[in-house]
Amino acid sequence: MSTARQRRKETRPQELLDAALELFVEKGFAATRSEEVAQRAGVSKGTLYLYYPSKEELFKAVVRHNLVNLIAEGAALSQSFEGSSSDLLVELIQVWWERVGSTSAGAIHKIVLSEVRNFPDLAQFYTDEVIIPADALFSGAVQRGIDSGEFRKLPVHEVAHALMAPVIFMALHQHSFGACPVVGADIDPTLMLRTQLDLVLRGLQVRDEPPAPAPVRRKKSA
Amino acid sequence: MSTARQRRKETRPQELLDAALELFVEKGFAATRSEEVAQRAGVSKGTLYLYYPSKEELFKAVVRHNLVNLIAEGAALSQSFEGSSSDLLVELIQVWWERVGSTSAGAIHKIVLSEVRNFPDLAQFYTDEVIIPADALFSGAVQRGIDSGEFRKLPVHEVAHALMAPVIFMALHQHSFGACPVVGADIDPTLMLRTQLDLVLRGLQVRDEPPAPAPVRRKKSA
DNA sequence: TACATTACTGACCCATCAGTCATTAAGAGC
DNA sequence: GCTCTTAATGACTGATGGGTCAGTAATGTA
Repeated sequence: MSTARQRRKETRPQELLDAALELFVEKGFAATRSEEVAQRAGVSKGTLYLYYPSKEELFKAVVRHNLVNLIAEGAALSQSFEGSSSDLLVELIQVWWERVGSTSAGAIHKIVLSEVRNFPDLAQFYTDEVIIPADALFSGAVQRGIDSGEFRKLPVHEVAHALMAPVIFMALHQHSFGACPVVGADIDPTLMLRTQLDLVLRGLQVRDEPPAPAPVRRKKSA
Repeated sequence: MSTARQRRKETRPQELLDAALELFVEKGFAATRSEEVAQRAGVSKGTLYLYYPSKEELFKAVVRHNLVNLIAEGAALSQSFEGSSSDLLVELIQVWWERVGSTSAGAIHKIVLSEVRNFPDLAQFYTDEVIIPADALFSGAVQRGIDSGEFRKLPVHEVAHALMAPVIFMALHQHSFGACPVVGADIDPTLMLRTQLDLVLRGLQVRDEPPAPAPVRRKKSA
């Protein structure tokens, strides 16, 4: 059963995080057995507890490693962006979908939603490290459009949520029903994204302005 | 501890369903102990298993009892509605929020999302009994607006999702983070609903038409 | 009051799993 | 090779919780 024992102190944490993410995504936090995480990472359960003091800390490490950096990246993109605010929002949503929503990182939000009530520490941790920064990122982009006169004056946080909700919602579905062999009610992510951006961006435009630009395609210039 | 034993065959199922819903909402399906459900309903664990053969069947019964009827009600409303399609959508969304989203029934969707991957039977059951009928209800209303020339020609299912997603998303949040004493990132449901409907309905309007009507307030006539 | 029916009970059984720790052996230094 | 440090192991413990069933008592009937 066991191949020769190996000592690889440097690479273990990363391998354990990868295995943990996979399993948390497949089965949720509570339903994932720590021994299984260890097994998938090619070590024994004892070794797992050598690197992470508890299952909960392991999960927090997974969140840090997979989401926190990405949000910082988005903030950088937003700062240096030079096109219209519509284009910025399209860009942000699309990148978010490619890098998070459609990957296993996108399932983290689902896991947190599912488990916060049983692990209350998680709530504050995730709010501070993920929700608030992500909200600031999108709200900032909406505010930019309002300041420039491109968008109507609407409550920025609520607009930001209206933009993010369908994308997150889609990610939630992909990682739950999408993983089951079920008949009916599929979602086509590409069509959904395009329709959603079309609707909301048009709804955001100031009425007098000429028609909204074609959404979805990404461009370099304004 | 125990008050006098009582024989109440008729009322037990309902009492058990109520207790089960409460607890599933508070703790999720897997984390809820069947003994606790029994206790809250004022019976012993044995009695619970007398009425429902397993925890999973108990959950299905909760879903049937709390969601399936409501959707049928929405369908009836939709059939008999006489106003504009914008008003119909506003009405549907608002009723959904009042009767489902903001109540414990709204947490059922969260529970299902969280647990389908561990209880695969649930996926087909919930898809057939809830998702498909609900989707038909909203898509139908959108189609109605397109047919009458009130809305632009857009993919109906995707528009329906764009409408429902933020509301469901809000319900998910209320029942997870909303229940935790966390600092920051609150959502104001009323403002969120109003903004969301404003945005999407305006995005739906045919361009040549005069400005969209004021959303949120409910009226009887067209 | 005696008996029959059955709703109800809760101690029990057994599988599961987070976290521990005494033991083992890989690899570094000599 | 030999020894020392420490990464890695996995059998074990204690707690938990779904589901069972032999027994109890509430109610109906005569």
